[in-house]
Amino acid sequence: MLPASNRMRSAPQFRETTRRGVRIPSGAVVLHVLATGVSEEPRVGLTISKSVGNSVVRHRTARRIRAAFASCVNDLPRGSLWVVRALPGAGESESLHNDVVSGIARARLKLESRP
RNA sequence: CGAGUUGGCCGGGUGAUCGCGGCGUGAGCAAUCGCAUCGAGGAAAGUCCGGACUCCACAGGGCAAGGUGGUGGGUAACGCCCACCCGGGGAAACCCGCGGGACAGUGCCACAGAAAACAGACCGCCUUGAGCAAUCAAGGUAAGGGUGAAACGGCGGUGUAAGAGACCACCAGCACUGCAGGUGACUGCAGUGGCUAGGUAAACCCCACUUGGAGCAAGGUCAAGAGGAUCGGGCAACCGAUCUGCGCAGGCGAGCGGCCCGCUCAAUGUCUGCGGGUAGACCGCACCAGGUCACUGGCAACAGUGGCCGCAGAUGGAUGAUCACCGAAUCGGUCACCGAGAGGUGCCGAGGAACAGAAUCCGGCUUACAGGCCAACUCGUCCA
RNA sequence: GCCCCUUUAGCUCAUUGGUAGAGCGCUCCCUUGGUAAGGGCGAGGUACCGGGUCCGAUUCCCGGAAGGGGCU
Repeated sequence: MLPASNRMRSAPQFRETTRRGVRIPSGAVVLHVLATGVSEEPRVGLTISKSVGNSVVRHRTARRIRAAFASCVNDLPRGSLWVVRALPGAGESESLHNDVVSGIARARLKLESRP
């Protein structure tokens, strides 16, 4: 799981990231990334609407996405803000882990090419 | 063995690696790190009842409004639970019932039918009168007919012009009285009375009991700063609206969420209008109507005594991810055994677990739920 | 988390316990050389679902489902 220091907690950060960040669709999820340039821990937030499923499905989806991020948390650039939006069907997706990891890799390429 | 009824329990398991949240403890100025330990449910769900707790000054009286509704008990309380009564269903175990009052009053009962709630009379039956006759008029009657969910007791006889509880026997049912049983709802028996009373209160209503309002986003403490929060629009800067707080101006009443009484407060109050647009932390918060075992009382719900146990506490919201092994349902088979067959059992292969995730906490109710286990009881068949 | 509201024809909504209606839309016909407008005929309903009360329920009572709203 993600340590507490890597979790996004405030509504302004969510709004900034989803509105001004780069959007990368990847399978069952959509990633929003925003590079702030500040020398802080990267932060990750989740958006999982009711269309994904009931409470059990939504929580299981959130845990799997967080576990996928935790596996490569050291590869995230410092100061970056990430918001993951789960699409309907993500709860039953077999490739959720790979969707997240490959999305992170493509997002890093995009950030480096357009600083 | 088969069919069924009721109650209770479980509802994936084991291991490895990597993680997350709380509490405790040790180190560190601190960030943080180490160790130890705990970490979802029977419904955590729906939010339908009841309480605890907090605020509304106190939580007062009357009216209004709402709720409950057989009896007795259990409980902190309940619309819940237990036992019994009554009514209905079932062959039985057993199940279902908002189950007070229609002799306080008011309303309603469509269509059909003569008539739908004082009893009356369409067809009919009978008597008298008129007429050649068909029939008509006056009167008696309510057995028979048809309508309807429901038609003013049922059946048989006496009686009569025809009939009628007009009278009689039996039966059903009502009211009253007495006796017996029961704490009681009520039940049983005997007698008397009048021959008979429609339904609806989940229509108004009456009776008995009962309910003050809001809800942990309740509410409290602290810090910061003159702001803050939410919603809508915009790529964005930002713009607009509402609420709270602050500032200014004006009014004099305001509160006890319906009204009246009564009570309380009132210029540091309260209401209205205008103005310009800065927010987090902590407490509440997890040890109690607690769980479990034994004994005692009780038909039971439950209560009492004693021993043992400590059992989630997040806040963009922890309780997980990956891998390996085992694995229920289900599906398949040129397989084996049993069987007349339908099928059953075994073996092999595939497959890979229902409904569902705490958010102030308890007691219930209701709803969802693949599959499995246990116990008691009823009926049927066979054997001893 | 807490507190409320709604559900009737394809859509928007009516309807004292007694055969469910209106407007728009739809089908067919008339009118026109043709279309629109206009006129006429008609179809279309598990009254969200399941129980109960009643002779009878869209309506009254109980339970559920779906959709929507509010709070600081």
